[in-house]
Amino acid sequence: MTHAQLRPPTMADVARLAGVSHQTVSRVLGDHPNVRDETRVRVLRVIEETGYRRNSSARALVTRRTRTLGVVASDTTLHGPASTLFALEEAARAEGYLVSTVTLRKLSMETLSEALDHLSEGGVEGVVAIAPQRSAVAALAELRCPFPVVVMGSGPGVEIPSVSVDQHLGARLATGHLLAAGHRNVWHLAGPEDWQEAADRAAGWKATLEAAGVEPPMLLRGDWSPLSGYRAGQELAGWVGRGLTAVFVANDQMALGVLRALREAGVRTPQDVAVVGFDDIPESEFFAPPLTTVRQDFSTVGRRGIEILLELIEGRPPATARRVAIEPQLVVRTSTFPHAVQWEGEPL
Amino acid sequence: MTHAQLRPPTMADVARLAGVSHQTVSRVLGDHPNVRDETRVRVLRVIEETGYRRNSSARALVTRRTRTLGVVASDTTLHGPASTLFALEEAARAEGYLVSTVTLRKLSMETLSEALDHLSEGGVEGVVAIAPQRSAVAALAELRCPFPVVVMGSGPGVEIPSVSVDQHLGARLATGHLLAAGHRNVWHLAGPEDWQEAADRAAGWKATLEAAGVEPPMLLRGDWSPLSGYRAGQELAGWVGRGLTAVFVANDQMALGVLRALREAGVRTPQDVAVVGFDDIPESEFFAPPLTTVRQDFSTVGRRGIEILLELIEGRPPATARRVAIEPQLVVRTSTFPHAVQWEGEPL
DNA sequence: CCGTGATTTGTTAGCGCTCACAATTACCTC
DNA sequence: GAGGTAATTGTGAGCGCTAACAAATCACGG
Repeated sequence: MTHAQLRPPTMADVARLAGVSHQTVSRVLGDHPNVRDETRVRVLRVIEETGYRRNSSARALVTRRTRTLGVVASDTTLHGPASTLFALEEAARAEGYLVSTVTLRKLSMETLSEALDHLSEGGVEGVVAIAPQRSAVAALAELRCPFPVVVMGSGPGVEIPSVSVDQHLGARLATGHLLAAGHRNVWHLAGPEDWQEAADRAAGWKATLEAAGVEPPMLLRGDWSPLSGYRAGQELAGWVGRGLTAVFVANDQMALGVLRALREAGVRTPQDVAVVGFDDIPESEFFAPPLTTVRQDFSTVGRRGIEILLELIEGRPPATARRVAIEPQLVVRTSTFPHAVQWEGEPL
Repeated sequence: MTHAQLRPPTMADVARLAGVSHQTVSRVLGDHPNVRDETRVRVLRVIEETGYRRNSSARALVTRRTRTLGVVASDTTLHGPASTLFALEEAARAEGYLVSTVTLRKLSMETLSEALDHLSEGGVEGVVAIAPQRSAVAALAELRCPFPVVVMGSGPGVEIPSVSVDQHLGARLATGHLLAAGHRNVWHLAGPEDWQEAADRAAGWKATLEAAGVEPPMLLRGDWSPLSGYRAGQELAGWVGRGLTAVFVANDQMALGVLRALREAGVRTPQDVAVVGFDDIPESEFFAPPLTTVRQDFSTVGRRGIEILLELIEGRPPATARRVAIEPQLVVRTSTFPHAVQWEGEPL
């Protein structure tokens, strides 16, 4: 815990103590091959003794590489963003990059611009934006940055490189699962209009129903929170007995609210109404009843995002497409399938 | 999206274009008072036109200030760490600092040391460690860093500055609440042994019972996960009718598992067994039944942490103690108090 | 219109490091 | 041991910026 207040040793100090030139020290540190073993050992010993550490600013100045990436995110306490962030950092660190994060309470042109400025001041070489709102992506596209930017979770239509889970597919899996289980129709509680993921999930739901020749019923909207799910659930409860037997909820938190509302209204899940969520948060398996949901592989999303960003930064040729969609996976539990005790995998 | 591949403009470029010396540009950027308005405007226009940005490395090199803080954390997908991280970053940004994060899968002497190295390479001026495990704090105390370190969530006994929520108090609130509701005894499902928070909560629980002249029953242990709560819940269900009427669970996720296990065993909550959790995650309010729990103010924890770290970095005199405990708050819901909303059954 | 002090601007010298190149040394072969 | 090559080490410059100081400019009373 001691941290010397006096100026830390420089490379020149180490060089003097080891009886070599500063360049030799630099070579040792840089794993340069042409250094005599004896010299290397001597230098390393002095480094060890003095606790010397290269000055990152000086290094960055001359190499023009800070080896730092930026991440802009919001709602980092939610499972999706938090998981993505984690994967992002881990992948970046594996490549020797440091990750600096800016977490916004709300994404707007202004806050985004400030965030990018802040990161830019910090010398990041590139930025990953966890920007699920369409408006945020649009803003991002307008902003001019001196570094490459990759978006996580954007939809089509923007020319920024992006990585996301195939929400449309996820919604088809969920809706298809309910239809296959014999439900004549499936209702949908969607996320906020501005969210690309919400739009994609709603579109996937609609497409599946239409492909099955079913007229999609009224679409409800929430804001991802359990409370909004609870409110929507109360409304849904009113439709039980009038054709409502299955609901696809756009995320697990809202599904939790729906479950509570249905329970309070005396509606049994899954006997009266089957419910599917989206995300597979760690809690879902223990909901009442355990929730059938769609699992997203955030870790792959994060890794691919860093991969693309580094290609952009280092000017490497793209190994794969600059617009990647990861496949989600249906997890069947009791909320749609009473006989599923705790079992994951195969759709019915 | 454009990011020039050619070398970005330097201060000298701007100076030339504005017909002044680079130092004048520096003064404009540094808000130095002694610059003629006319000159300032001219310089600013050129900056605007060229899109010039100061080189952070060069600045850091000469000022010896990177204005970057590091955070080491693990389990960032959990509510507590995620919230703390968020608060930390927000507070740091308000002070003009950038935050670089390293997220560890597991905290050990080795991984911690690597993390600090990585941050050090990145030039951080100080580090906040979200290290709830005692072993991690111990390791941290051993590691020598060239910068100050503040720990979030450590307990007593270590000489590193720390900020945490008063877990002991939280546990007393929870346990006391159950006793006050008429329960003769309270069982406890604790967190992992190595976690300071788990130890503090268990100690608070024990102290409250002993103060009430009650012999604390067997203590169960989980790993914070809903699954471990579920398993413990199955065991607890076996004690119903043999004196078990109330359980204090060390976090909400495990409480969720307990609730499910009790439900599956035909035990009603709260009529047969009352349950209290800890954390107040956003989902708790919608559990079946809504969970009484203890809310922690992570945002304050984060702000105070940054405050202390900056005092240490900037050599300011401490405005407050270097060992801060924030007060938690009891949130009463249906899982202990049937009349809270619409839960029928006789009162305890 | 000069002197005085305040304001505004320019000049110089590093910060600590890596790169390019020069200089030195070691190692062969004949 | 000379000559050549390869391995090892040293030297100088400069990355882009700020701090300290020097120089120039201005305002204005006498």
